Amino acid sequence: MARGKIVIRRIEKMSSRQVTFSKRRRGLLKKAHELAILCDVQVGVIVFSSTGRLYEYASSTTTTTMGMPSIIHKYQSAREHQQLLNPVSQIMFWEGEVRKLQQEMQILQDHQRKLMGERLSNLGVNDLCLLENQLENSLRCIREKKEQSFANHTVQLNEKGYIFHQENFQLSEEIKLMHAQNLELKNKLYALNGSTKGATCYPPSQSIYEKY
Amino acid sequence: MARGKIVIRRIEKMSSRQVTFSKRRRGLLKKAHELAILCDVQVGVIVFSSTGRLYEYASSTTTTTMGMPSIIHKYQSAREHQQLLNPVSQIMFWEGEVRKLQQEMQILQDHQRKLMGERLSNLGVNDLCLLENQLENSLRCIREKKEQSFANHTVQLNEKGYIFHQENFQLSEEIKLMHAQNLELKNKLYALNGSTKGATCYPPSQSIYEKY
DNA sequence: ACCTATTGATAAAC
DNA sequence: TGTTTATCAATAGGT
Repeated sequence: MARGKIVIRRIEKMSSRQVTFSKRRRGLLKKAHELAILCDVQVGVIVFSSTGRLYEYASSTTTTTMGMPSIIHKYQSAREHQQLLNPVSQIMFWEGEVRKLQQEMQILQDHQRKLMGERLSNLGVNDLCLLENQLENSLRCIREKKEQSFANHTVQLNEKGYIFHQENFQLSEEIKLMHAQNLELKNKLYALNGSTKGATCYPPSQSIYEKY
Repeated sequence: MARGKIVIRRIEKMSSRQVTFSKRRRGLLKKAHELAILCDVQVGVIVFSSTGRLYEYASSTTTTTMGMPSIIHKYQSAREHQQLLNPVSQIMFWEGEVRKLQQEMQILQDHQRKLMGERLSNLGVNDLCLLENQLENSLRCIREKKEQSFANHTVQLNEKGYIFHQENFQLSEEIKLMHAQNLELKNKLYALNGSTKGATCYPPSQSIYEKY
């Protein structure tokens, strides 16, 4: 309503949505109050933020917080009353509900098809551009998410690799040590047995590195 | 908000109140809808006109009318949840309610006193004028009502009087008739008894008229 | 949170 | 109730 008009559509940018929510919520509750006072009527407003926080306004003769329960009670009895009379109109009501849902489903299905690149005939250039932007936006979000996930995974792998590397180092040190001991023992044996064969220095096994 | 600002106070003139109600109700429901869409939140609005008519808006993922029940349910569970925790805060809550009611009563009492012409010191000329207008208005209403009532009463009295008058007429006719018969009988008796006295014509009793 | 250009809501009159 | 119009109020976008 200011600095350029806006279309009534879900605000994509989280922070803007938050700000707008704060401003318009206040506005709504204020207007509810004004209506209640000016016209001397009962008004109840309930708002749940996306995080589940509750904001409310309830007009009342008194300032007491009993206002909302009383309004809700009145609402419910009014609805009951409405439902109780005339079974024919009840049937028509539910038929109407079904029809609305069917229409909504139709629209959803159409949109989904378009998002999947099907049935693109009878679309103007403008619609196609919007669709394109939507898809690019989606792609961007998905890629961000993917890269994030990939990065996390990489970090985990690096950590694992580092741990393995350290283990390997320790193991190979042990092997070297054992090999040295082995060599020493063989030399002692050789000295005791007076064999003509000299001790051979075997390099430590590399098989442990192949696991990774 | 247009053609001159207004103060947020009960609009006295019935027709203006009606018009404003119609306009602002629309505005409120529209704003509720915009808030729900723009910020992707749940919004419920209930309005009862002074004649008890129900107007509502309930945001919903779908267009279905199940929106309001679901919002009310969510509201009630939120309130329950809030009430269940911490008995101390419950006590403070009720203390607050009592305090609010007391304050409100104080204000009401003050206003009532002023309406009854008491404690008029510390009132400015403006306040006094407002009070005067209020009282003149009240007087006018009361007088209208009184005259109406008086007129009704008069009509009823006239009707009753008319009926009584008719009854009286019939009764007096009967009495005349009886008197004539009486006279006739007396004359016959006189003739039979050969008395010297002549028959006297007694006028009909007027006592019946004194009842009214 | 504050500012302000701009849109939106609406009081009054018909 | 609907339309018009002059004004006031709400608020989008920017800081």
